[in-house]
Amino acid sequence: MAEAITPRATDYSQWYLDVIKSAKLADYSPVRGCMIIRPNGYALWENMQAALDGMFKETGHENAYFPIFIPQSFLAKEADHVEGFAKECAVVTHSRLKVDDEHGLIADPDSKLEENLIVRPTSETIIWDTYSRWIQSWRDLPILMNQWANVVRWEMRTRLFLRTMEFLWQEGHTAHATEQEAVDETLTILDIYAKFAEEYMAVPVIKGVKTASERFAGAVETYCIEALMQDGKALQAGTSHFLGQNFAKAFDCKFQNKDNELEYVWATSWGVSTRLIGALIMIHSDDQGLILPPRLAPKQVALVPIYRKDEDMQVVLAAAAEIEKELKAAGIRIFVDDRDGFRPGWKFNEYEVQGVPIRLALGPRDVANGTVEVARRDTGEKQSMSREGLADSIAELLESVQQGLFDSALAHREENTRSTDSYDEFKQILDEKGGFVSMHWDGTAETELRIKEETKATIRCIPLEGYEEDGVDPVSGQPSKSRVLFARAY
RNA sequence: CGGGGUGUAGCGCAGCCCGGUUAGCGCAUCUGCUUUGGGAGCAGAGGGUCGCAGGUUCGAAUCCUGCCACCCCGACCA
Repeated sequence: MAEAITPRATDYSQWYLDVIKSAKLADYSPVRGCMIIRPNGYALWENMQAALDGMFKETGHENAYFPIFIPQSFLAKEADHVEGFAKECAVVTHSRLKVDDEHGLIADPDSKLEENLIVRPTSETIIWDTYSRWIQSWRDLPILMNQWANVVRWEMRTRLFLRTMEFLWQEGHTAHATEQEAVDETLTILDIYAKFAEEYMAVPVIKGVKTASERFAGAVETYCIEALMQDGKALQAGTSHFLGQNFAKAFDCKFQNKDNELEYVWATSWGVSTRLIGALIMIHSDDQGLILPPRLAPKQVALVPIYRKDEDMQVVLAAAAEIEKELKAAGIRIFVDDRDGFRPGWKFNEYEVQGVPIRLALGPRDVANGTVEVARRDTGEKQSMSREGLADSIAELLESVQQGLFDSALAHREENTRSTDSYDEFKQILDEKGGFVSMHWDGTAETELRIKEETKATIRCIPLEGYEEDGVDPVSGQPSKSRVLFARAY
C-alpha cells in the first residue's frame, strides 16, 4: 500500500485532502493558502471551462481580459464593495528589490509606488471604470462580457479547491439599458450554472436568492446555486449578481437613451471558480478515491493491457490499438496504458484512485475470445463485453455512469433535506443528521443572526421555486411568507 | 486574530524527558535477477546544513533563550 485514503466515516476532511493528493489533482505551494493545480486537476478544469465557455458564447457573451492590478483608489468608489473586500486584499507597494547589506533582499524604498496597486479580488471596479469610457449611447448596450482569470483573496483559513488565496474562475460583467434586462441576464446565467452543474458535473443544485447578509458586496440581489455534500454540509457552487446601478453610479457610467435623457447603466456580474472541483470531489468520490462524471473526466476510459510473454504482448497491444482507434473514432476519450514498468494491479489501482469512469482490461484470453473486461468505477461492477460493437456499448455505459452519479447525488440530497416547524427539532436535525433544513423565517437579519450564532447554520438561500407558503417563524414567532433552506456550510 | 499542534532524507515518522561512537525506520528512488488477470519478491545502492539564530557544555537533534514557517480547530469568505 503506497498511500492510504482515510475513510470518510473516520475523518471527512482528511478523506477529502487524501483524495486530492492521491488522485494527483493538486499540491500545496511554498506560499500558505496557495495551490499548485497538477495536470490531472487542470485537465478537469479545462473540460469545465470548455463546457461553460460554450454556453456563455451561445447566449451572446464574448471573452476579454482585464489586468490583474487595480489602482487602490478604485476599490474605494463603491462603499459596500470596499467594505466587503478591504480585509482580504493583496497590496503591491513597490516595484523593485535591492540587496541591503543588513537585511539581504528587500523592497527598494526608492521604488515605492505613487499609488498602491491591488491584486484583483474581483474585477467590477476596473471593468466599470472601463465601461464608463466605452458607453455613451443606448446603441453601446448591452455589453455581454466574460473573462477567465485568476483572483486573489487573502483568506484566513484555506482548503484545497474550496478556498484558496489565489483561485481560477470566470467572471462575467454585463451592462444593460434597463433594469429588467439586467435581471433577466442574471437569471439566464443562473440557469446556465444550474444546467452545467447538473448535466456535466452530475451535481444536483438548488437555485435561490441570498439573504441581505449573505449578498455579494455591492449587489442589489445575489442569486446562487447550492449543493449538498456527502457529509451533510452545503456548498455555494456559483453566484449571479444583479448589481442595479451601484457600480454605474460609483464610476459615473451613464448612457443617453432614446428619449435623449442621461441614465445610469444597469449591471450584473457572475462567477464560478475552481471551487467547483472541490464540489465534484466531495459529492461523488468514495473511500477508494476520486470518482469523475464521464462528461468532464479527462480520461473516460483507461485500457490496461495484460501479458506475460513477449509474444502475448505483441498480440495484446495490437488488439488494444484497435480498440483505441475504434473508441476514439466514436469520440470517447480513451487512454491505453502500455507503460511497461508498471504491473496491471498497480494500474488498476491508479485509475481507481484517479476516478477514471471505465477501466478496460485486455489479456491474451480476451483477445482469443474476442472480449474485453469492463469495470465501472462508480459501482465497481465488472463484466466481460464482446468486442463486437464495443464503442456503442462503452458510450452507453458512460451515459449510464453519468446518470447514475446524478441520481445517487439527488437521492442523497432528498434524503437529507428535512422540513420542520420547531426550532428544537431544527437544532436536533443539524446536530444529528446535517443536511438542508427547510423552515419558516421572518425575513429579519436579527433572527438570521441569532440562528447562526446558536446553531452555526446559515440561510443557504431562499429557493426560487416550491417553498412559498404562509407560516410562522418558530424562532421569533413572527409571520413568514416562505420557507428557506438552512444548513451548515463550507 | 484567539486556541492547539508540528518542524529530523522526496513523503511519513522514531530518537529529545535522561546530552556521548558513523542520526535510525517505513514508503518512494536507482541497479540486477525473478515476476506481470487487483497496489510484486529477493539482493544491493544512493540520498541528511536534525526549521533559523544565539547560548550552556569537553561534547547538542537532545538542555536554555529568541525568532521563523506550516498544519489543525474557531470568527470571515467563491
